[in-house]
Amino acid sequence: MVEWTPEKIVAFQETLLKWYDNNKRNLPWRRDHDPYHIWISEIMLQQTQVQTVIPYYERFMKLFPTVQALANADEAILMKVWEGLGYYSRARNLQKAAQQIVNDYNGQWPTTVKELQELSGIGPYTAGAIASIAFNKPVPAVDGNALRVFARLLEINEDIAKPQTRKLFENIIKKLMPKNRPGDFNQAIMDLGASYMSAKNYDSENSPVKLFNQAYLDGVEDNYPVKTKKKRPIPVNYFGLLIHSQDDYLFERRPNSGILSRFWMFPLIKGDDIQTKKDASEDDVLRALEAQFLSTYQLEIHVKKIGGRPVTHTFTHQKWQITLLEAELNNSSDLSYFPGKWISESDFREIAFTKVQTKMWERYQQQKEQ
DNA sequence: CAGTCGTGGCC
DNA sequence: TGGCCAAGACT
Repeated sequence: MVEWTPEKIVAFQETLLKWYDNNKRNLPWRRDHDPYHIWISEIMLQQTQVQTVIPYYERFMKLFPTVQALANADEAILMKVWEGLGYYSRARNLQKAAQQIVNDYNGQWPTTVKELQELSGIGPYTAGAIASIAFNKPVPAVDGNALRVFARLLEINEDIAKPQTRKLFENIIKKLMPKNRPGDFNQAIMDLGASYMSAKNYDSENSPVKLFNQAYLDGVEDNYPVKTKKKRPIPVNYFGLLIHSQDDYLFERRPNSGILSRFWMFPLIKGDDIQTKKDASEDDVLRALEAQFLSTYQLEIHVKKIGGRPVTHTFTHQKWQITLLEAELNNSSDLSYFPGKWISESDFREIAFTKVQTKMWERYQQQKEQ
């Protein structure tokens, strides 16, 4: 990597901030420096693009305009507002942190990185972002943009996918930051990373800091940042059960931890959990599913297959393939062993659906029409 | 540390 | 289609 002289550091700061002053994006959370506004936007923006976040942010602020409103929010309503944004533990941690601020800090925001990071869902990056943008503290906010931008500017060869690398970048960025405008500096780096220095289709030729971009000057930009590849999603097979009685459908409450935790969804049974002999017929599989449901939940169901190809949905680490099945439940069934309840079709829009749940419902509707 | 945790967009 | 990416944090 390259080292910069004090003069070059000052020149970089002036060039970057001048560009930012004239070209910064007009975003809803940039109307003021209210820590509540900065915080909500930073959490929503984790692993999520700006254009996706904007409408969610506006709706969120109308419903929960203050940290007190968020602390007192109903979880189901909170999840409905967050519906479709993904990484739902972000929303639950958001409320926990709001309660921490109200209860532990009497509604007054802590201002240090150390204190901020003790709040649920606030890690090194978000603590740095809030401290610098809302409280003008001279601390770095090292996100994916900062890692990519400085890896290129300085030809840093460390793997940005490794957690340890963040500390190295923090120390480097501390020396490059202006003490008087840390929040603007951090945000300028993000705007740069979202435009001229994006991951793909970057345009260094026209970048305001192209003369500071060593990788560009050396013609080796394609080599930066150094980043190891992610593993590909593992296939997982499920049977999805649409158990209904007129307009009521049986929903299962997912466990309190793990993927899509606490959501109401059509019952899913892992394909691996259904044991059948090698040359089992389709009917054998359906009977095995019924036996499984009876032994697990004491529920007597009758299952029939729905035509059409399975519903597929890919997460970061899993690729689900769901075979949809329609089922009826014995009228006199006792649900006390089943972690779920009946939900009327007319109430579906009241509760938060995950994407894969929506896919299952839409596919079922399509099949019924045929 | 390495794995986990969603969704939408792009090529 | 599949792989990668997008203002990370938690276990």
